Amino acid sequence: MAYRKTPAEISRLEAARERLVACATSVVAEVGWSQASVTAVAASAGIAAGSVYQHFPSKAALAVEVFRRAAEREVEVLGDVLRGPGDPVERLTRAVDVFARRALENRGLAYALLAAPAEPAVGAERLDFRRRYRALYAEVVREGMATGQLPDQNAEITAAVLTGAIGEALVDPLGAPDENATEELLADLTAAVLRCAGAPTA
Amino acid sequence: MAYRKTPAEISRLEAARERLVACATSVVAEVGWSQASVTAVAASAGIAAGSVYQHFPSKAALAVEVFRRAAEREVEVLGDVLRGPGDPVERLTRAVDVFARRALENRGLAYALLAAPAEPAVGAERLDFRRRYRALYAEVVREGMATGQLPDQNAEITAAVLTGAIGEALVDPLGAPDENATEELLADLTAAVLRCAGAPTA
DNA sequence: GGAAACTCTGAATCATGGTTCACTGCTTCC
DNA sequence: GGAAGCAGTGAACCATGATTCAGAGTTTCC
Repeated sequence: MAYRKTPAEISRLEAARERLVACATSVVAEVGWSQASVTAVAASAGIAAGSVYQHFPSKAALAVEVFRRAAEREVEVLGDVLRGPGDPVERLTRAVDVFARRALENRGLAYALLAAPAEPAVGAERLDFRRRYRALYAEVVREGMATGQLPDQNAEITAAVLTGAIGEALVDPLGAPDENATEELLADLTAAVLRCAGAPTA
Repeated sequence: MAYRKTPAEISRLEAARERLVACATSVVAEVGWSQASVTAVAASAGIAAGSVYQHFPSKAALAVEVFRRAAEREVEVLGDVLRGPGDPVERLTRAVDVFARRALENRGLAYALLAAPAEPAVGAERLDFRRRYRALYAEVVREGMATGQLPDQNAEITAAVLTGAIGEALVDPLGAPDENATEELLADLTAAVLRCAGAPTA
């Protein structure tokens, strides 16, 4: 035993890995999955292409990691809001607002997570990600039915509908940045979502 | 002038092209865009790979043609229903039913049109396709508002929401074929869509 | 029948971009 | 200090799959 990684060395390597993930995320947000080559990502992180393979076994593994990190954040934020204080309808309202604002503030990343063409491995992650969204929405819809605030309905279907609805309504704005229309978009989208869940119109 | 295409020859070539498009559509429906190589498509049509290039300048052009043909059919069917007889809410109800049934009857193709990973050229077509859906839905929503059947709302947003909602609600069922749940799915999806547009619950 | 012009073929070619690897230089530990 | 082992490099390698093209087979028209 003539070599053992010292703690400093370990954390240096971890930092390099983190930096790589962060840079890859930026590249993906800027140019999309299809343009995010290993070479481009490595260049953005200031390392050689070959060095990527010391942190990840393949490009696909890196892509999946990038997707998971970003998606996880969104699921957590949404979960916090949907399970936070307030009655179910209030929480749903706030969730749409928070989700849409986050997406519009980081359009490139939002587009990459929601809709951008991606390799199959990332596509599979995306399906899982959307399933988790649906589960969160379904939960709050069920609560709403339990409290009598929402009418009887198939919570799973409503959840899928909400997930698709919010995504689709955002994809176009994500591509065509029209800053000043944001508030109106949010108001109208929230209204549509509430109608969809059967919440009494405010 | 020693050679001029005879009518029979012309129609033979057209037929070959049609056959190629049809076979390519089948292949895409079965294995998705990413697996539909020129070789595979040509084999399915019973011709050599090189012959594809007598009908299309590139693989992308063929893919776009396949997408357009299939998408066009769906837009037409939807347009017929949404602009057909009945009041706006009746038409919207029927449209969801028809669209979803068609998708569930040809799951592979529906998935390819709605969600399957595809090359950029096809992705661009998909955006256009969805825009046309939104326009159709927006029209019927506006009519509903005009007749007083639907409450005041942003028709464009509702249309986007409906497009995304229906797509998302179908993607999962398209992957996991559970035949006997179809009718329940349709009923619940229709209910959610009508709530979303603000139609009085039946 | 036969020259001209076209279609069809499929193996060779090419482009792209992920992956490997021999080498350089740094870190560890006796 | 120096041997052993690891991280970093980037040019070479390789796999995939679209595209080309020279030749073979058809069709047209005189």
